[in-house]
Amino acid sequence: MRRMTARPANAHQARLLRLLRDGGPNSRAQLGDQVDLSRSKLAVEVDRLLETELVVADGLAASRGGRRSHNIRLNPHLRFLGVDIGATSVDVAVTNAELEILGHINQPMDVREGPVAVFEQVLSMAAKLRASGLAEGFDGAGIGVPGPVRFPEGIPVAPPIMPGWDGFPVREALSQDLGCPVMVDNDVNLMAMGEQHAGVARTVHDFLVVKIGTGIGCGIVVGGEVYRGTTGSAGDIGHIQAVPDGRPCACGNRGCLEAHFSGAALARDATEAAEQRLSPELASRLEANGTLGAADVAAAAAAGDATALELIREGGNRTGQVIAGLVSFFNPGLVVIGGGVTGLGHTLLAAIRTQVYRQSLPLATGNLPIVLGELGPTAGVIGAARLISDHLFSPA
Amino acid sequence: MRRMTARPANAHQARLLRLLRDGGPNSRAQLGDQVDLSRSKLAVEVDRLLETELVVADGLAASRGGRRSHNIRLNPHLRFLGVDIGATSVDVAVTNAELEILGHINQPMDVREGPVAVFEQVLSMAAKLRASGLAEGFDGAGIGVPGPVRFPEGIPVAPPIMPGWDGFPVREALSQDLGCPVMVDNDVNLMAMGEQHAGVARTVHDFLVVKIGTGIGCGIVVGGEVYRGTTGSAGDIGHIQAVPDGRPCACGNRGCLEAHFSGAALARDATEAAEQRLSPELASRLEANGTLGAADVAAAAAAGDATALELIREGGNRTGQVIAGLVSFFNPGLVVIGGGVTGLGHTLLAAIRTQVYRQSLPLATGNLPIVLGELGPTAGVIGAARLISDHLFSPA
DNA sequence: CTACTTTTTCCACTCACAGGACAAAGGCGC
DNA sequence: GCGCCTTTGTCCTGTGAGTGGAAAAAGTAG
Repeated sequence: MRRMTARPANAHQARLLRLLRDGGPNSRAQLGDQVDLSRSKLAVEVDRLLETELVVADGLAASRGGRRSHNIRLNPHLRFLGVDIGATSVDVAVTNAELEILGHINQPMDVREGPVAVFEQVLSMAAKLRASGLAEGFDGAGIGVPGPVRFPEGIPVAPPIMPGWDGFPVREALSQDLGCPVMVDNDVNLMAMGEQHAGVARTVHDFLVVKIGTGIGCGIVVGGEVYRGTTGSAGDIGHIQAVPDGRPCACGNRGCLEAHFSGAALARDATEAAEQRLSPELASRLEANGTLGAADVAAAAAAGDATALELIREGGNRTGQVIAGLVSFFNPGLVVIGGGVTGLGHTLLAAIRTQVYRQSLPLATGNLPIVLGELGPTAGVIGAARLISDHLFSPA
Repeated sequence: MRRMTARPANAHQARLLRLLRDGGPNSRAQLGDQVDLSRSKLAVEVDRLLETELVVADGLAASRGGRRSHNIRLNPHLRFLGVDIGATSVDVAVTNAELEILGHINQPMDVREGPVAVFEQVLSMAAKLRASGLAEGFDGAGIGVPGPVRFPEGIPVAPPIMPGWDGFPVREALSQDLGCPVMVDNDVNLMAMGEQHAGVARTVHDFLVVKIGTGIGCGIVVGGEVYRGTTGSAGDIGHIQAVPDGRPCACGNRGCLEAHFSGAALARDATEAAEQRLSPELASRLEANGTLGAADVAAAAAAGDATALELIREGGNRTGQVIAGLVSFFNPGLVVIGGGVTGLGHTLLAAIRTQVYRQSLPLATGNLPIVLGELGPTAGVIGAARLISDHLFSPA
């Protein structure tokens, strides 16, 4: 179970590895078309990569009319682990070097139990995936946590919803436990990287990803790179004031967006509406399950329940108002909406769009798509795999 | 009056030119300490730069104990023109290659008269500076305009306060008239570059510059580079909603920040207060001048006028609220306040700070200075010179 | 089988660059 | 003033990256 520890020796090799990751198997000639290197130089670098076993030869490429060429591909035995820790559940997935998901487990969990308990669970999930024959070991792992991270060290800093994680050396600890390189980032940033790699944001360089889950966060991509801010807390839009003198928020202020719309706020509002008998649909669901969540509201709305629709619409308006401000400020080329509440679907999206298109200036909104994420719950783990592969596929 | 048309031939030369621009004259040895090149290579590149006359030898350097060395400096005959077009006035300045201002003229002007009239005035101002012996000609010019710009082409796009400029080929036209390379950018971006080059933001990589003049705009610097957004309208924060259902704004919406606080809004509020006899101080000033501006409010506030102070405080609160949102989102390392209202000074700053520190989370505000710009009205022209020098001091 | 492509390998040549040797020019202690 | 040390500037050669042409290898189309 020895793993590949080799790293690209120079920028050319790193470039080639990324091309193979993003474009799949390629012949030497096809690679040559993309990298602006002489054939000889390219051949040398490919040979060196073959020596390190980071890439392997893999059959014949499709003929383009002349001599048939051999394909080069990333070593099919390479395995990355993607971990996406949410507030109430955790996703663990195994990918190959092309970041295709080979296996994916989701389990409920509570971050507030602290890093030790959570990582115990994560490690057992990883072991389960390994046991099922998907991987003999991992060449790298990306971890997403629901809070700000000091990125270079991979350490959460002052995370509001996960006390007990503050200062815990996630990167180092997991690197020990897994025996492979580890990178840690905010879950929203990973979602952005996921949508950038395999989702709706493949061709855009500057975009925002708004994740509405238990809380609300925003991933910022500038020039194709995730922007994390000075202290790693960029994108923390949940506590932007959406309603002057609005509801009290856990952060101590009033009217925070997150207090008015988020998975948690929505669940509370729905329960309240059900208890007050404003919505028969929600009331019956509350009775059936004992608790209500975003999914229940989505179902009620789909059934035409007026109260549920109104909740979604109002939340969408609030969110849209905040996003409108961000659009004016940031002038992105795309806004992606994702997270647990994606199930609310078009009603939510329509409300957000209405606000943004109404409030921001035409120059910024003129050609601005606002869309739902394409990858759903896999965005995070794909982003995590992408994170560690970016790290490993860069010059040592 | 032949000008230097040479450009650095490679990245090393560009690097050296920028070092000399930012650090002033240096000996070969001192340059060597900063660039990580072998002495031989460095000597070759310096010699080539000397050949092109972009740099010149300039006397002996201070002794560091051994053989005394000759200083190298940027050609002292190089001249850049910095032009900062505001809504109601225009600044034109001449700098040397080290971006030191050699001469500076400010004149009132109205952008709404259109590009042809404005540039006529700008050209005559430039001619005046040249006639005074400060320059024989210009090696490059940077132009700032108060609206969004399609940066690569140097063309204003859909600028709200300067109709008639939409699509006018500023860069090309001025390049013809001046006979030198020209770059065009938003005035706020130039202010940010100015403060970055010679002001408070010298050591920060990610920061915001909020310019409160006739309107309100924001310069965004990410990783030391100005961020302009997908369509060049990034930083357009004047039309973010600050007051739900607030005052009507020229843009068609209600409650825009700019409608509630800006040079124009402040002048209107002050005039109103004076006419309603709420403030004797402002009333007497109105009577004396026939009109009121930010400077009058500043003076009244300095004299202890309660109404003026209240206007400033309320404007600062509104601005601070919007900035608080931007700080949560962007997590900058510094916020600079500048523009015409800087004269309102500490009262304004205190109001803004209060709001930001109250509303944004500690992780983002913990070590976040919010300060006034250091350069005042010269920030724009220095930024303009910096813009064109960055362009010229990059590999051809 | 022939003519033409495309792919791959081989090889000679260029060029950027590093770094050592050495010369030039100064400071400093004696 | 004199030797010794330090710093600066110049020269020169070796090395390794990279280019591009030629030719070989392995196909396809007619």
